[in-house]
Amino acid sequence: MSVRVRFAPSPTGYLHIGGLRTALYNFLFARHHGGRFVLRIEDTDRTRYVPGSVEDILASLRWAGLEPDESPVHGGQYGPYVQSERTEIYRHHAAMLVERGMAYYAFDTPDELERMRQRQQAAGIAPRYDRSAMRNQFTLGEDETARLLAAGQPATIRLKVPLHGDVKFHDAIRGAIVVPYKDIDDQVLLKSDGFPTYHLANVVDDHLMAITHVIRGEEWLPSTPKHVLLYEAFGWTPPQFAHLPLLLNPDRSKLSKRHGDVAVRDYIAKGYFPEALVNFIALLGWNPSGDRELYTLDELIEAFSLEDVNKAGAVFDLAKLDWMNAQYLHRRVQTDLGSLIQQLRPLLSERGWNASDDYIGRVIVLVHERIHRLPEVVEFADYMFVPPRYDEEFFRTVWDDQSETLLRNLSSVIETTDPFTAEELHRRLNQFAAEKSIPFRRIGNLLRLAVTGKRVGAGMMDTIALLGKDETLRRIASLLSSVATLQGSPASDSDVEAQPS
RNA sequence: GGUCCCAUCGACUAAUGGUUAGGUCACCACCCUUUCAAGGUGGCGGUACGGGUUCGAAUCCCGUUGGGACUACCA
Repeated sequence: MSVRVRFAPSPTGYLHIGGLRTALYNFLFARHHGGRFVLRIEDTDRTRYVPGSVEDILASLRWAGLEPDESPVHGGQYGPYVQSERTEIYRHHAAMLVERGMAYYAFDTPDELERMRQRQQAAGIAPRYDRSAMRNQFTLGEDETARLLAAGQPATIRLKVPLHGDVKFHDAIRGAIVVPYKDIDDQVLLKSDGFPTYHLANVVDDHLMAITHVIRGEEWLPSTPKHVLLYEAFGWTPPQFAHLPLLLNPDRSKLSKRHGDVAVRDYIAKGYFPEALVNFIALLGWNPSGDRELYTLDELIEAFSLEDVNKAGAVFDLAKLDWMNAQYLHRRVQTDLGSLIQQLRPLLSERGWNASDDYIGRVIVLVHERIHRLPEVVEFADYMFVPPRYDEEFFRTVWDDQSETLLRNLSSVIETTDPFTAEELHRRLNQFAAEKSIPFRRIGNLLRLAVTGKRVGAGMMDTIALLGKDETLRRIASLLSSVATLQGSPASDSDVEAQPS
């Protein structure tokens, strides 16, 4: 039987980073085995539906390179792939279970159920549906049940869990799992609004869509016994289960918004590369060797195996993601500078900065080893596009009595440098430093102040060469005419604009 | 509270009974150097604890402790 797996998110908001990893493992497993990767939308809770979610899920998967083979938009022979369009199927199957005596009608109101739980809590017992004391098919009898149904009384259908015995199943990651029936609740399968719960819809769809492997988050492990029971009640063979370890916050709780961005959309917006994010999350909970970090999607497919998936949760460490993204940035600069230029230009335009593709490309090359994400260019190298703002603290540490004279001399050296290349600049300035017995460090810092305004930046000679002779001389002159202002506001935190020359 | 799952450096992980417990990120130091990075070299740092089984345990078993998930007519 050929492999068929599914990713089945609820459209309750943006695709979550944990959801992306679940989708990724499903995708890798499918591709590794030459199987099919199905996207199914589980929208059975109408109250939690968020418009736009499906579009975001699809767009995020596509961005990551995880295109489904079957989905609401890709179609397929097992559709529809949206659960709200399948309600008749679930109603039919729930009724089938009632007929077989594997499920039953219940008429309890939310208030009655709440009181039941309070009683149980007070008595110190686990809150569970009390089949023998509530209003249902068993306590009311067949005639009364039929009468209430005919009268249109709101009713749910609950799973009739056996009183004695155990459910056993095998998890590809966790091995054999055994749970006594007595610990399993009589789960609602069909809600009084006629919609199924997750448990019913999920099992019915996985069977009808010929899913062979259910690869999902560990949060589903506790309800898997119910699902197995459902397969048995229908007389179906359950799929293989594989429950993935959770993605964790730094405090080891389930990954959530409280500690930072969790939507894939946020990472796209911050300029992370899809191959970096995919590479990173692939290695959160799975590892083929332990001595290698960088994998292409094809290499991940080739190496992927459920046997190598870990059991313990994995903390999402942003610092390592940044490192990995930087690795991919270095690579892209070498192999595909054009795409980086295209990606960066809109961010520059937003600020009203315009430059040629060639110039943008050179700036990226100049600073790429100092940043992790491409959009950081905008903050890091703003001075490559607009006049510098002087960092006053840097000014105070660099500036002294002789700086003005020195700067004027440097201006002459730069003016007469030809060709205007980083190498020639370095040669001339070095020579100048030697002649005047000035540490090269002082020259570098002074020029850095004039040209960039700040302490940190790319190589000074390369920066000046790219900026050009005219602009460099202009900036030196600007600093010279700003000195009075800078010295006049010693306690101020704000940066000082370069003076127009 | 109940049920289930989990447990190797701060983080991600390798080692499927025999290694001085390996790699990556982070951190520290040094080299390189005009700043900051990148790169290179080195370092710090771990098998939660206690019992077994075995010639030999990170690895198998039991217990303890700790963490997590679940416990809805949400998924």
